[in-house]
Amino acid sequence: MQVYSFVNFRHKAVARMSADQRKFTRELPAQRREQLILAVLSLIARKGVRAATVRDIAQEAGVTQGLIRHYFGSKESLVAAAYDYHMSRMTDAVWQASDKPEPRARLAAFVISSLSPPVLNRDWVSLWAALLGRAMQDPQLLKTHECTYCYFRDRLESLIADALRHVGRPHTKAETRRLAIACNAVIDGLWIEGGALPDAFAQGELTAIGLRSVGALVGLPLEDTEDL
Amino acid sequence: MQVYSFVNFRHKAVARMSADQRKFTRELPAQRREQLILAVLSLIARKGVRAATVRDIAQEAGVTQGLIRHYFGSKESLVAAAYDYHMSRMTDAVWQASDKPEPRARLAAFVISSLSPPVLNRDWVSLWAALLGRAMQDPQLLKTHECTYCYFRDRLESLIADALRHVGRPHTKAETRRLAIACNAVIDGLWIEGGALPDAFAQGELTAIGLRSVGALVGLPLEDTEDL
DNA sequence: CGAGTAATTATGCAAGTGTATAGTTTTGTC
DNA sequence: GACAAAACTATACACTTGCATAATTACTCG
Repeated sequence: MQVYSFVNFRHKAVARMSADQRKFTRELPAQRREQLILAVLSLIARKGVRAATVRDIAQEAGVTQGLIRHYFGSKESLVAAAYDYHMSRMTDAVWQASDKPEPRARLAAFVISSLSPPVLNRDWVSLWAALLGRAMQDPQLLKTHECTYCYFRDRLESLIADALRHVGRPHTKAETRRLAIACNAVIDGLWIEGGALPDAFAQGELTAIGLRSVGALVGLPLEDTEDL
Repeated sequence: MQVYSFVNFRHKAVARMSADQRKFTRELPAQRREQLILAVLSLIARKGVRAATVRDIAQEAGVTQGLIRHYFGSKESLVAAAYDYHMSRMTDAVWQASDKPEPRARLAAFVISSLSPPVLNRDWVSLWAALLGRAMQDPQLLKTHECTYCYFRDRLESLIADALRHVGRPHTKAETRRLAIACNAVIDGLWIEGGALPDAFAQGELTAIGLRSVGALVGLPLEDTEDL
């Protein structure tokens, strides 16, 4: 998409090369939507929800404020779309890292990627907190939060069940559920403080604590899975 | 203080009983400050930071908006004071529960009170999230967050060290620090989801998971400390 | 090339924002 | 019971907010 549009633009630009005084350029709807979403996310992360006004969002995206209404109907709707977008890219960033074959190594990779950049990042934690604060008063946003939480936890539960099965440890559904809730909680807690207070932890400290903690909770050591 | 003011009011009221058309009553500065703080906390918890305007805060507190400036100088300063107030009452609510003599029971009581009302409460989680979102852009608020976090973690570290010492388990300072970070994280994570998604967990499930998790992390069972 | 269509801009508006300032009322004290 | 000080109210102001509407502009297709 991006490539197509670029070629398109170049074509037109060359055609009018001598005196191109166009006041704006058209973009594909999907691109404009993403530009606006990225703009509002960047603003909220850096300056808070309060700074994300329609005018500043438009300026950040390089357009005028009318486009927000044109593409999203309202600012509220744009923020909701941005919340979805952010949560999706967070889950994607975590899960693309856990493609290892060995179950224990997959679980360890999940913990590490959750507690390393880009997932562990001041801006992303800032975004998460600001949008959760809003979600507590907005059913639509809370639904996004709930879906993300459940998605995370369910996949984590699968990872845990795989790891237990791989070492021949019997386990019930209720047990893996409890373990998934606990492991998700400890990872979340470490992630939040690591993002909010980056100077409070040494380099690699959070991933080490995360590995050790999840290992202790599940009952499987995870520190030795680097090369699996 | 409250009693004194009440008597005071009654006294005056009786003196002018026949035709008391006073347009307002004076309060002790400390009381008015607390009224305004409670008003802004209630508004933010129920309707979000956006709804906490000077006019609505004043109405919630039963005064006019000029008093916010009179007592706090600015709305921003009031919010900062309210953040301190909220964090203090949270820590107080947690720590007043851990007065048991036996170290393991103290640790267990800490976990339970952190994951039960009034600490585990939708409004308090909502408040926490909304104010953390603001704190990520406000150094003063972030300082409050940091102090609260460190206070919590340090006292938790003491609890853990006491429990380990009590059972004769040797431990280093670095070890108890890691354990405190991890235990604090799992409690925070459970607390957040328990407050944000109260219907996602069964009655007593979070405290059970919390006890089991902290026990597994520290290496000491905590489920059997009810009657210690 | 020329017209239609939709993307984009430009502009206006009514409501709400925090703060400043001046005026009013309460209350303790002599 | 008057007086001063401070608590409290009332009001105005400059500014920002989100949204709507109309006027442009760019691009597509014949």
